[in-house]
Amino acid sequence: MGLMNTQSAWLDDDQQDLWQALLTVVIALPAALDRQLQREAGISNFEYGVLARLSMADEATMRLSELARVCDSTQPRLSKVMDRFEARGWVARRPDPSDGRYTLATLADAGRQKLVESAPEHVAQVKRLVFDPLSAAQRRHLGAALTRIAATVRRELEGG
Amino acid sequence: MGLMNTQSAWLDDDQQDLWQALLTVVIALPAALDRQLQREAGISNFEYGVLARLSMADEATMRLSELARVCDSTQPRLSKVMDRFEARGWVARRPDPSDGRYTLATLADAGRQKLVESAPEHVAQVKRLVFDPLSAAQRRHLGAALTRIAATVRRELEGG
DNA sequence: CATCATGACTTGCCCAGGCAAGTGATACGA
DNA sequence: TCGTATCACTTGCCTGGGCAAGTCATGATG
Repeated sequence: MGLMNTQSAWLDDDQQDLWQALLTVVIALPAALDRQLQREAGISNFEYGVLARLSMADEATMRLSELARVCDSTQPRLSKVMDRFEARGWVARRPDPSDGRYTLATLADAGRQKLVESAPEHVAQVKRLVFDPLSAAQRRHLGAALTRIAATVRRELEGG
Repeated sequence: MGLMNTQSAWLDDDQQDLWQALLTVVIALPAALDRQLQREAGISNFEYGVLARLSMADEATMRLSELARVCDSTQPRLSKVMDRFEARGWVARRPDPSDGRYTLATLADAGRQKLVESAPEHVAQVKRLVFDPLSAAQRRHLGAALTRIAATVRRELEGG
């Protein structure tokens, strides 16, 4: 354990600290966001993200495969989310006229309303948990580092 | 939307970018780690963390409530993980002699062996996805920022 | 000492999500 | 033109985890 080369099988102390903090964030942050959104709006953090992404798209419409990609979702997961959303009248699905293999999803008015009414508390929570504890410089550094990691992880999931 | 004060209900562009990168990391990073560990070792990232934490404790023994806390786990979740681990002979549970309300968990040899044999590939994956993309300075900045966020999120979950 | 409150842990019920197999649509090759 | 490969998406089966209720041990209170 102490006799390994620089590509050791273990993490050194600084790396351990970073890794532990990152584990806490990836485990506990979604849990905290889910609890708040579930309580206030009856949806999960992931579902909120799907609504938000759709709302930003042109005509509030996207192909499911593209929506899955930007939400870091598998296709079955998104498919089931859309089942729930469609049942509540929040989105509509229809075949893509230009290629029948694709399916277009459009955010309905009820869906946009749900998003708008749950946004304030959710955004406040995000600010409280993520932005408020940091200085402006720390935010910049964090953004830069996370962007690099996010790109690496995305490649990993798409390639594997 | 454009006429709100500094405590706006929305995120500005820089915040959006950071937030999106963080979302990708909290969603896709656990997924990537889970896939690799599941394939190579048949355990989840969370289960690996439980084994690792226990192995670091004095006598490889901890109270369940304390273990749950450091693993950012609820008690039912950890309880079920321990059911699975005990069935495989990886841990043993027994009442705390000094207070029968607590339960002590001890990592068994088979559990330590499982940890040791799955560690190298897992650690390599962590390095590849998290550390390799960053410069030394970025790692320090990231560690500092994540530590602050982790502390805030921990307080949130314990207090709520 | 009986009762009641508290705190640690477990159990049961329910639902979300992963994976693998199935369906339908389009492109491609013989 | 007729399979055949390739996508995009959906469905079924199974497991993990959240929540709320239940159990058990301890401590406090009359």
